[in-house]
Amino acid sequence: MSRTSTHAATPDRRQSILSAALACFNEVGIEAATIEQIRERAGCSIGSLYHHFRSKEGVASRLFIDGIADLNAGLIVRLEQCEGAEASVRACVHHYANWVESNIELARFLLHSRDINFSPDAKAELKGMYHNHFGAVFSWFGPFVLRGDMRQLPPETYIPLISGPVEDYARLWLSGRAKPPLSEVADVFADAAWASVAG
Amino acid sequence: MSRTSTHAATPDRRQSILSAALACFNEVGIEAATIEQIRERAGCSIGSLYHHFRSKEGVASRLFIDGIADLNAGLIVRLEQCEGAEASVRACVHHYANWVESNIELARFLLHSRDINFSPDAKAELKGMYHNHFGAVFSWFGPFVLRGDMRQLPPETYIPLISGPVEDYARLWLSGRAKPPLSEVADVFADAAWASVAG
DNA sequence: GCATTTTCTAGAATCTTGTTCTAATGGCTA
DNA sequence: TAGCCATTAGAACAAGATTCTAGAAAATGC
Repeated sequence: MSRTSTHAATPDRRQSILSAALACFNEVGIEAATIEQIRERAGCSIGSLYHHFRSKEGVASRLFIDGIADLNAGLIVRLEQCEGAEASVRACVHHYANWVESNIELARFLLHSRDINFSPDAKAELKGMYHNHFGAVFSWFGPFVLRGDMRQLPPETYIPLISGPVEDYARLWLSGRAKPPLSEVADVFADAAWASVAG
Repeated sequence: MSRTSTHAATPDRRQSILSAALACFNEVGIEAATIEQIRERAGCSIGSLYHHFRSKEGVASRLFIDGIADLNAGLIVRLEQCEGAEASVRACVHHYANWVESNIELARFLLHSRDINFSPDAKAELKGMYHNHFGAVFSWFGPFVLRGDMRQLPPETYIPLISGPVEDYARLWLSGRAKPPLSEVADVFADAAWASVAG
């Protein structure tokens, strides 16, 4: 009955590694975070860590991909509750702001770390995700453009116009260089977004 | 007269290391780039590399700081040639677009790598730079706001509103996910920027 | 229930790679 | 020329990521 308790309830182990890694990555950056730190914080062994994830980058990839997936999925849900172009555009901005405020640590990681060395598998997964997501978003907005509710612009410019400012502000806020909470300034960005794409 | 040519003309050595590192960082990321790769590409020894830079992060820091400094300095010069609020706001967008198109590799590095572990010295240098730069920018725009040519908004929102979209688009373009060159879409972003802050 | 197969955990051993150290080398000035 | 300093070289070192082997727990099949 030696309570050495190897085998922490398995599904938890994976999650505890992800949480530990997120904290470590945010504190010192992906590169500077060591496997040993993550291992210690997660309370597991090296072997266990490498059993669940291919590598340190593998942990980072998983955090990144799951984070983006959650952010994206939430947007689609929210868009489907919107009526009309303006409400939809504003929803993009507010969703982004809300999500960042509700997932601060994860947001910090996503916005701070564009430097992950994705494995080919991870790259493919991410590409597929983006493909589906942007497909869904564009088919949502397409009709508004056709109908003239939204201006016709080079397709690649819509996302920067709508999300660019709030995303940029989120980076400032997360790094402590801007004080007003996102919820307080989100309307400014929603106004700007709508003004820039309104028909 | 052994043409082993240790001692490449000294000032060049430093620059060749920076160029080699920039290429390596962009190809595989800061973390994955090895000192050995950089050393080989620069055609120098390990000792020489560490003589000129404190560490691998030191090389990355230098690239980053010098890059930002150049980008910032150019903006100030350009602003001083502008008359009025609208021209100034548009100049911010166009300067950003021009600079990225003229410094593609460096831009890729700056926009891709927010994950450098700056030394305390580098942090201080960067902080000082930002302080001066934003000081200059805000004193340029301040009068326009006072005069009512520009809307009064939470101070931290101006930069995201003006630069956010073009910066976001630059990221897309540099990563190959958007085709139209910056110069072609810069006006869209300049229009949006001005619309969002006009008085 | 029991055998076996699979998943999971552990930690030692290895291998890669960033960094430090010591010894030259070349130019410069006194 | 002698001595000094900046620069270069590459070997030695150390830290840390990854691999490997062995064993424990759960799951599966009978």
